[in-house]
Amino acid sequence: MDVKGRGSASPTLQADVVDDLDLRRGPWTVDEDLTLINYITTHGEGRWNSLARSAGLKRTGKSCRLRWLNYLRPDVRRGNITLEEQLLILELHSRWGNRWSKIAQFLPGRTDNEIKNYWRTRVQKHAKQLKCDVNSKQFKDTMRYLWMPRLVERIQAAAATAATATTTASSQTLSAATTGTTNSTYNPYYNNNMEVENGNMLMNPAPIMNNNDFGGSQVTQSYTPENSSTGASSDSFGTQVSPVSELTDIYSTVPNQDYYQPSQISYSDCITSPSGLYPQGLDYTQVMEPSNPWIQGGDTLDNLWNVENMMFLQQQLNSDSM
DNA sequence: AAAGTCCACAACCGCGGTTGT
DNA sequence: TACAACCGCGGTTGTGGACTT
Repeated sequence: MDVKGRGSASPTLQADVVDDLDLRRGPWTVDEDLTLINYITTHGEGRWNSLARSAGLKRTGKSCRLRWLNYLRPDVRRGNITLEEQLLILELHSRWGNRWSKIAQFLPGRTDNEIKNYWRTRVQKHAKQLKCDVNSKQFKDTMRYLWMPRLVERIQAAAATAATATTTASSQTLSAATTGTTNSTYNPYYNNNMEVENGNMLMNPAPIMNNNDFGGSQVTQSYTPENSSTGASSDSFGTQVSPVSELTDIYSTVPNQDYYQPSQISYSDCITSPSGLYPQGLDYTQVMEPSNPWIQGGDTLDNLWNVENMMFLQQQLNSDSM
């Protein structure tokens, strides 16, 4: 049962209360998850309100849709936001703002909700630390001219390291690749149909059930909706990196090429060394503020600003003043 | 060890757009 | 054409775990 009487809050609430006294809200249980998965596996998705009723779920259609799209869908990719994904998010957000679903189209397996949460918890936090609005020119310039190039440098460095490691341990790499070893966690109910190989995300045509007996609800996996989200933090970014050249593949495989306009902000902007690219009017005293978590370290974006960066910035400031 | 605080994420809500009758 | 139902998006909130004191 979905919203009735659109445009008015009180009728909506009334309808929900009157018609759906036994509707469940809050965290989904394992049984509910399995019920939803089983039903969609058999009947397909869509028509969420009738789906919820037919499946016997005491949930709204909206709730079912959200649970499926953001969590249960086989191709949902969980786990760390990679450096490349961070770069893409920064880049795409600079172009489109809070168009989360649109941004999500360019990050296969990532949901708009996940990207939105990432932005709010990580990026906005840093804007707050810098005492500027996340939508201000100052902060955007900081992202564009400092953090994004720095991200690219990190990607390049990691790629070089990975390349070295590949040549010296090719057998191990091959083994890891064939077994789908990544640092991401995946949908607990499926073998994720997205594989990450050398940083490229490959979509398999069909989901593969992890558990062969959904119909019999014989699930031996110890899983709860609560613990399912743990370990999905993007605070640590381990080995999932790709050569920079492959990052451009992400751009070249976007769903709608019309969206990508290299004449505005291009990837080449990002890979330019930050040297000499500081925006006018940027308050470096705030960037260099010791309490700034970007400098202190912490999560990966934070780690972009370590002692090395502070020295680098200081050098730039000194050279600028000469 | 306990209490308090912070943080990340899942889920909900309201609204605008679309579709069907 | 008008209305109702549904879908999808973006904003917001609640909650549990991690961290700090």
